[in-house]
Amino acid sequence: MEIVERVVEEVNDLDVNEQRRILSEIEPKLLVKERRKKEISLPPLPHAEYGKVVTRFPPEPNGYLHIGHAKAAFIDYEYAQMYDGKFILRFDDTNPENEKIEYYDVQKEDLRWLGIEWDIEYCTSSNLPKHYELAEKLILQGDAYVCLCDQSTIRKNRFEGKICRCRERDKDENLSLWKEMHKDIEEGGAVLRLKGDMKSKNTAMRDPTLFRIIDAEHPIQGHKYRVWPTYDFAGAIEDSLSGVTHPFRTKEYELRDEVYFYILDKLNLRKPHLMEFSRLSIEGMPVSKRKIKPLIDEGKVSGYDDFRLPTLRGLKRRGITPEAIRLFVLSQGISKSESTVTFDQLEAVNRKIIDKRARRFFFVPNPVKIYVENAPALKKKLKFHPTEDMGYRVVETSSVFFVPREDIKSMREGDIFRLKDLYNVRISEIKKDEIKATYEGEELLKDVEKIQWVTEKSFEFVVLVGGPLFIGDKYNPDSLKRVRGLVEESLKTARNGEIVQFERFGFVRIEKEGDSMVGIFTHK
RNA sequence: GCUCCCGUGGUGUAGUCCGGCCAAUCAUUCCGGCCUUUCGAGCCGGCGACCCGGGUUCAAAUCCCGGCGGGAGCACCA
Repeated sequence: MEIVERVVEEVNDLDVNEQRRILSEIEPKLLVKERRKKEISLPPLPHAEYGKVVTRFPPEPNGYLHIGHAKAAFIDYEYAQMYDGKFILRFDDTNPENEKIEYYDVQKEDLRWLGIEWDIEYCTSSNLPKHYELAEKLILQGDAYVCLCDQSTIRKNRFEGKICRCRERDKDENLSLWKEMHKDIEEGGAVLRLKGDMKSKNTAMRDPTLFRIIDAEHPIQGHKYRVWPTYDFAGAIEDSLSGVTHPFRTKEYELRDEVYFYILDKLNLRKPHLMEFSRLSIEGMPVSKRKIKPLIDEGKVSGYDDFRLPTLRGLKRRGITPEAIRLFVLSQGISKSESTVTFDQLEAVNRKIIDKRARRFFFVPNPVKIYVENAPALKKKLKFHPTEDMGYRVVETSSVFFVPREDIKSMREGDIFRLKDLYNVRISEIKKDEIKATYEGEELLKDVEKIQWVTEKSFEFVVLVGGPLFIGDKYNPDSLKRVRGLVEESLKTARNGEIVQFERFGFVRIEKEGDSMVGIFTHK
């Protein structure tokens, strides 16, 4: 044991490159392996044949996509890639009351931002004639019937497992009623139901509704149709007909599997390999419209792109990259066990990605003035990135600087610290609003704090810092904080949307509008 | 209430179908160290888990039974 410890210590004392070099001499295989393991991968798909896998992502165009959608979309997309198959984007727009024309495009934009591409795109609403045809087939086979009961009766009967009279009607009557549904029967007056099993333990099988009447104008179809398929019917039919081999859905649909296969069975249609995975939830970040909508209405968040929200637009504004979302979401896998992930897991992934790309700047929150006696006037080149080649800016220094009050707090007269990348100073006098210091040379000293600074050529800057919107179930009124400070002039070169790092402060995404500029805190 | 699903370290996950190679994977957090002109990144190391109880078996995270805990569904919404 002691020997092991001693050896470990010895190895640790070596330079990393040295370690690597020696390892490559002893056992080069180890170095290769290390790299391969980094690639994340989904478990193999059952019943999958290379080149023949077809997946689909079926959003309803009724809102903005969020991280939960991203999980589904990435799983679908990734599997199609993995097996060199096809990936379909299908808009499940079968409820004209909910769909809005703008969301078709908005959702596509969001998917493209994620880096997802699809082979085929279509809307379920464009296939209604086919749906009607299959519905008639079911009616003629005696597997579906028109129910004239009102909604609450249906509900009650279903709960109690009771059959209603409508179920006994014969085919021809059903067929003519079905035709009537398209014409004169008023909304809510009739539905087409599957003849399932009213005594089934699975309540989803108790004659689920297949079609209902909705007169609202459809964003694409207008008033062309008024009989609309429900999710149970449309989902199953579309998956089968469009050739999807491996459809995924979230766990809450699990009870509906039986209905899904039953419908396809009665219609003699191919049955895909349906799979479910758990929903993704992030602590303190509501994903449902039910929770977000009121926040927007009450002005507690700015909109669906508020950076405290896990919508894709919100995450984008915050500075979370699509690559990070992909890695994060895939790391969750297709497990069925429910979990609430903390945001820092996403942060960790994101940090590694943006660290390599973010230009570094000095931002001084809550600044305090510092006057350095006999300070040399310098024109200092400061690199934008410690290791990557991103160029540099030149800063002219005199004897006036600003540093974070927070850092000075713990210091006393006589203490020495380094203006990072510049030179050392020694505090000679601490006054309320100003600190006097003396120049102490450029030599890099061990164990001396390195603090970021700005000169008088800096400007005021605000960083918006977002916290959790909910703590437990309770709304958190302090989810938005503003940090004011001074930032070096060269930040003006930042592009709108650029993610930078304010050294020792954190990553910040820059938003520019005209002459004004704010920062949105990404994470540490 | 009924039905279904889930239960692996602080967190998230792999493994569970087809029991042994699992004294259990990877990531993250935390702790220690190395490196570094950032409290960032990188590198090395460490702590830490199979919900409980029975059973089957030479052998169980994995199969069976019974508890307990969590989630979901019981819509003319998807």
